[in-house]
Amino acid sequence: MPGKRATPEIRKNQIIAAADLVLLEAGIDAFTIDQVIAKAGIAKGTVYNYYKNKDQILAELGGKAIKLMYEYFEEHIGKHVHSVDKIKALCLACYQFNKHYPQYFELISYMERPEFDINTTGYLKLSQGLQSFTEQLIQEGQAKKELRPNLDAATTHYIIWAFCVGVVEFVDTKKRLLANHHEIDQEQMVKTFAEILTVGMAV
Amino acid sequence: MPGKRATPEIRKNQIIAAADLVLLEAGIDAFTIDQVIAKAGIAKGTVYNYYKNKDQILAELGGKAIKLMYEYFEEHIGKHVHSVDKIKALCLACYQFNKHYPQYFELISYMERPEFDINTTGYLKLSQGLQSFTEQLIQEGQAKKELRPNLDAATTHYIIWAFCVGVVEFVDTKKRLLANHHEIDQEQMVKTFAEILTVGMAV
Amino acid sequence: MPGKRATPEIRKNQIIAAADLVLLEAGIDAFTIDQVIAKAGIAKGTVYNYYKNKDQILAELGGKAIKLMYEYFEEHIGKHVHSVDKIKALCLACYQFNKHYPQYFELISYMERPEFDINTTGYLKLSQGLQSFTEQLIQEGQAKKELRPNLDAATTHYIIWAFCVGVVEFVDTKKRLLANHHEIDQEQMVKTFAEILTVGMAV
Amino acid sequence: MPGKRATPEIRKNQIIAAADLVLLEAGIDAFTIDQVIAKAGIAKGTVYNYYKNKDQILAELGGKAIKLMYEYFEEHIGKHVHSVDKIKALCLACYQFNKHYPQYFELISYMERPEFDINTTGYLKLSQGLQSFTEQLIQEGQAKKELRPNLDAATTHYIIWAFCVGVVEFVDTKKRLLANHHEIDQEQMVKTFAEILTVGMAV
DNA sequence: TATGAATGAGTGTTCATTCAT
DNA sequence: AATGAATGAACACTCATTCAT
Repeated sequence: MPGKRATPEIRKNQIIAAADLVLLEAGIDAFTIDQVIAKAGIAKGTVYNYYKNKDQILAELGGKAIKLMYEYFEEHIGKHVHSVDKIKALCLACYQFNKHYPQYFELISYMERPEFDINTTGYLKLSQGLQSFTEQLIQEGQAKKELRPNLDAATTHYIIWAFCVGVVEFVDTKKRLLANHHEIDQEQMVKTFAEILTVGMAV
Repeated sequence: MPGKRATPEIRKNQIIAAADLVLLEAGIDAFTIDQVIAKAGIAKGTVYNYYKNKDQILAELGGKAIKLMYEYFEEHIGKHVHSVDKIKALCLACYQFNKHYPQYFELISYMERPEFDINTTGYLKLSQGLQSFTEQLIQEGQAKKELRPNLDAATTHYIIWAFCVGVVEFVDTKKRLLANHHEIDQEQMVKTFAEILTVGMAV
Repeated sequence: MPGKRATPEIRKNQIIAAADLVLLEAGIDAFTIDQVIAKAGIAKGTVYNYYKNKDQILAELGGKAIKLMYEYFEEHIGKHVHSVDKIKALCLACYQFNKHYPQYFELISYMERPEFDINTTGYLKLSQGLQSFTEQLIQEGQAKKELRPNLDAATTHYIIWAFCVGVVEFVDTKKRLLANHHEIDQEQMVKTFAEILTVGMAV
Repeated sequence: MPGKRATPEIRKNQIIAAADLVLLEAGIDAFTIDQVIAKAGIAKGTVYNYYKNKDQILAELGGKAIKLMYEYFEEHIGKHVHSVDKIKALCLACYQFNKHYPQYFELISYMERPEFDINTTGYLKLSQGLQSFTEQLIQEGQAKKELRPNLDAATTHYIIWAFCVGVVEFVDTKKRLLANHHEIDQEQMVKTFAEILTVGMAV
């Protein structure tokens, strides 16, 4: 008994929305199509009418995540003028994004396994775009003599990312394990880090 | 043909030793009880006489991992005298441990899962011990006037950890993705970070 | 956007033509309705307006296959005068048809299945027609005193068919299996068989 | 709830017996593990405790089939002395085997697809042994001057097989399709064929 | 009449867990 | 205490068929 009709656009949104929830609740390793259809209230076959396979769904989710991240960054960093402020804002934005969408990072790791079937051309471009974004930030800062010229843009980019990702991954772990954990103000931690970092990077 | 008798202690060690090898060789995602019993040369039922379920085995393994990490740190940091050097050594040790035993870090991530069933008190104690280790390091440094007194020990502990964890997780990820990726010297990056960090922390 | 109107006859032809191509390209095991509609450029529902199910399409295709076979035979055998030559030509034609259109033979095997749903009377009629063709050949030969009178026409018909079908099925099978297989000239084999057969059948 | 215990031997027999029935009733293309477990009354996992995958079950079935065939042949041909009688007996035995176990031939075809996963060393040997059996028969006949010396042993082997296989495949098809089919005495047909064949092969 | 989105029973395979022996 | 055969819920993916539009 075929169900109700819906425009392709709506159905795809419905599937992605369900998939997003599943990713959020279960994480990438426990992400299953069965959970997606349960959440969406549709049949299994329907999913495969819109997406070739599980990886395509995840790729779309990943694409949305990266796009969102990009916009998030532009919005938070754009309003600052001085490079040091921009880098501080970047640290905070990076942290906050990972904080709000923790599973997206796992997703990106998952998508980057060599066996992952990416056909979505958009994804790779966005991923590279994101890297360029940070690197340009640093190079502009060096051009404007606001940042030390001997800093490697790529290395700095990775330091920032690595730290922000690590904060989310690691501190969350601790939070759950240690019941008597004296609450840590993560945001304050990121700001402290950004402070230390920019002190070291400024001219 | 019933297997040899052994004290519970010996049996448990036997199981854990086998599980450790399996984790090392297969990684957390491919870790199965079948592989453990094959390595240990015992029957499946025997495993379940000593451990309630797979998670309990992994939790014990996680405990051993943390203990190992602890020893690793003591060995690498103990030989330094000045707090700044100790912190630099801590950064490097943290990075290297995660680099050498990536499976242990995967394991800890796996144990993070909300549905993971931890009853092992041992794990939590060790985890706290590890935290104390770093915090004492910092407090001693502050007592010896080698580190700035206004730094919060816990925050600093997390900054170091978060960064080192992040390096392993994040940079590895990127490395696989970007074909035109200009090779990054991770160790150099960690050293750069440690430099910046300690500059900001020293008196 | 509803498709163009067309007489049922035209629609059916359109579907069958597409199905024929699919069978040719994909073989019976990979034959799907989805491929048929892709080739025909019509909607799935339309197919089911003209054919009750997949089997009905295949049955009609089977009918066409048999008709084609019939024509193939007439063309190859008609030009011969002596019954012995006609029978030799029949053997070769039978072999060659199966060799050139293996999918049609697969199709007939598929239609054999007890669960196969045949309602098409056409198929059966053609199948009988084909049998009559061979039998008349033999009876004519007997009337012209070119073939032994005590041969049963039906039996001979089946001997010829059984052999030719067997050659295709069996030898192909073996060819793939045995690496050290000394190459067999199938066509020569059929000719040898035809020779032996007609020696035994001639007056 | 784990079921009753049984010796491995018994369980394997149970699975193979069920698989044999499924093959007989459904044919190779419709052969599924689900049907096997339904017939055997066991759980799916149990099957995979005894066989690595579906192909291994089919390989065992195929191995049994070939062994059976071999024994069947030796039994029926061994008692004859003259080569002509041996070949006649071979034709009949070949026919009768395929008649009794029609699905075994489909199975062998299936096993010989290149993607089939054969580890059973026994199978290939038996398959080759079967071929040698026929060829030796012919060569002995030639040595004893009972058969024409210019016949190629391999070709003759294939002619016999091809015919017998074809009889089963083709005539069965017809039987099911033609309701008003005038009953054909297949056995008589095979004997007629054997007669014609040996006339042509004898000195 | 034509459509094509929706369906869901199936397919082979895995593996943590149970429990009779 | 030790065993290991048995279990069955999951898993990703397919495709013939249906039926509201």
